[in-house]
Amino acid sequence: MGKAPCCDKHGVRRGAWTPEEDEALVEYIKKHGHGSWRTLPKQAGLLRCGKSCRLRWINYLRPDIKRGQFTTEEESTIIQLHGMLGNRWAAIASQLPGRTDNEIKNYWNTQLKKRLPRLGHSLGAQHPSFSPDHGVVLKSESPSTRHMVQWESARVEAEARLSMESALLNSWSTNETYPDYFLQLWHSEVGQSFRMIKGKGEVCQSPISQGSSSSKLESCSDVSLQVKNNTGSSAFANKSPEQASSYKPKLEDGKTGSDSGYYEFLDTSDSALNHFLDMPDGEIGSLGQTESFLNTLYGSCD
DNA sequence: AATCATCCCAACCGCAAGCAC
DNA sequence: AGTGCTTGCGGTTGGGATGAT
Repeated sequence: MGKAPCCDKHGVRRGAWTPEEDEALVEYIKKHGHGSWRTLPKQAGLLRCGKSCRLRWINYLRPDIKRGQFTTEEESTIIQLHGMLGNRWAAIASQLPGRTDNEIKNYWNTQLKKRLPRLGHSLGAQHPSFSPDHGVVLKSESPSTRHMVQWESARVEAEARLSMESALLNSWSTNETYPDYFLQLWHSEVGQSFRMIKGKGEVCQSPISQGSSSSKLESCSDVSLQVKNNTGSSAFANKSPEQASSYKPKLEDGKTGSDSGYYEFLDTSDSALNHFLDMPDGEIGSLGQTESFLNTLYGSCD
């Protein structure tokens, strides 16, 4: 690309990666793991900076990467999470196995954003603070802002726990699940603590925050992946590592992933949103799950 | 067939958080 | 506690692909 190099060193390659570079990077990481990204290029014989190597691996070369068109389930998940989190692509990506933050970000900016002004208009009638660019934009200084921030923070931390709980529920063959992913959160322990905050009108830390060893978002995805791999609820869970690494989703028919355990976690009967995604201009009707989700939040915070 | 316009996505940069010393 | 280094994240850019004229 025509931008200044990300590393000051001369002799560091930039721009598009060659197949040879890809192969060298993959081979090295297969044998040694990535270790320190800073030292990796030299050890792997690559004339790249560590940052570039890391990006290439994470966004393109990782074996569990999922390429191709987004499914309607993935789209609705992105829309819901973006409505909640805004442009926190890494957090959104952590809930979409095999998808990278970069990919989701690109998909949002090139596809969904074009369709969402219509959604924004529709939502705006009832939720004036909704923005396609920033999700739910809260009025600063409002008391609900603090609650929302607190709730969101607790929610992110709860994702790992919910993944675990969901996996356990699945393993117990319990079919009783809430119809909405966020309603699940809402009715979870964290949601309860949030409701208590609202009720008392005072700020307190979520019990999970107090007890968790890390508040980093990535820790959530790490845990999620681990749990899924251990319990069979991920797309790869029933496969050997070799099978998992060569996993190729069926992308042509646009139904990828709907049969995986992960998507059982989501409400696949979200016909309203799915219709929206395929809807021509001017035909947006009800917004189903996303709207009810926002109603849940607003109704509870006001 | 050639040119221009638009779209898509890989890759880059800057910043901030986390960590080690 | 302060400092420097590493890593991860989000915003942005530009080249290639594709479509329109």
